[in-house]
Amino acid sequence: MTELVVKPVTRRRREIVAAARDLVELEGADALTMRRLAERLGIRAPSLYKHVPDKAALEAAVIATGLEDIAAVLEAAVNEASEPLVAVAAAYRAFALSQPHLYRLINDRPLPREHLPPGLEDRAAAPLLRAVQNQTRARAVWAFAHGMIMLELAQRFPAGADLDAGWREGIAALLGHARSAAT
Amino acid sequence: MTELVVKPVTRRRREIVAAARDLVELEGADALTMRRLAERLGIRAPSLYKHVPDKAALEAAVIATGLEDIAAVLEAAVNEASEPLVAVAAAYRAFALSQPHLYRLINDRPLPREHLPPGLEDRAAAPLLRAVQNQTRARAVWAFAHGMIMLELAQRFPAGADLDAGWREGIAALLGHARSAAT
DNA sequence: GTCTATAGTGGGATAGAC
DNA sequence: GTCTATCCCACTATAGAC
Repeated sequence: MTELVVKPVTRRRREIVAAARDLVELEGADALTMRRLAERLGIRAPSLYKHVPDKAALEAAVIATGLEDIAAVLEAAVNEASEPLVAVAAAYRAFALSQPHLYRLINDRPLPREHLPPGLEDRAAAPLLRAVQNQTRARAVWAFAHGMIMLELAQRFPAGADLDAGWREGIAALLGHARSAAT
Repeated sequence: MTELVVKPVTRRRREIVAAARDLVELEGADALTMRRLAERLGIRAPSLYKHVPDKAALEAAVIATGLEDIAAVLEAAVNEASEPLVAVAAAYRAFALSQPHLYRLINDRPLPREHLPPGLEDRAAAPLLRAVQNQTRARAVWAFAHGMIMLELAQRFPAGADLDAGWREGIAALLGHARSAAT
């Protein structure tokens, strides 16, 4: 009569996923191995398989928690600003730079969509869409932000580059274009 | 009396680097291992070490050839267009999508700058800078293009998304902003 | 310039005992 | 829920013979 037969999300499982996320953020996605994770939890790697079916499911669970946080952060930003686009962009940038390894894990490979809570991807995308009122524009803004973040994280900009100026330039351009398109 | 003592770039070495680049492009950067590369060349992995000091040098050599090609492609584009920015963006996009794994290898981690020919990084960046006449704007455009490319390669856009429209939107915005700033 | 042999490291995952 | 023992895999790199 248990309700969840296939995937009982127990407290222990949540602890494991939280530790996995910590590991990713502290040492990068490559450091997330069953052995290293077990070590962090003070157990042996094979024990993890009593709680998680395999490594892919573990990664998907970590990604889901990250997407939830992104959605929450952007929802808060879009609701408290006279310039929603500027606020959403700033919040997105702040999240990515505060948890860069998690950001990369989420965004630089295909999402494990079949293992994600339904609607979560859309929830994370909604605030920006609301800020710019247009899907195509939302995608252009997302691409600009993602590009700035990834190039900064990959240290592809020259050493002294003024990245704040780059952000202002891009957001101003996309905002200005939105304004003129609306008239 | 040989001129190059440390790094004799022999014909055999060039063949190896070319095979490495093929391997990257066919199966991704992770597939570039000494064993797989040797297999492709019909030899054994340890033999490679007679021609290349280690794997890092091999990767750097592959990256250098890719950067040369990017520079060449963008130089050609900027010289043959009435709208240099549009032409450079299109050429950059085309290069990335035609060799996606090489593009990622070059752009999603720090460049091995100490193993690259001097000036090569700048040469690859020059055409875009020439097209927009301003470093900050050039970086914003680069970020937009890089973001569009990386999100497409990572399959992060929704299935039916009109990416051409996204490109037009972003480039038009950044171009328009450049025009109004110039007046 | 290529080979064999090998060292050393690290990974995912399973079986079966407790 | 955790353990030990284990399998099988793959990787970079070196030594030394030919």
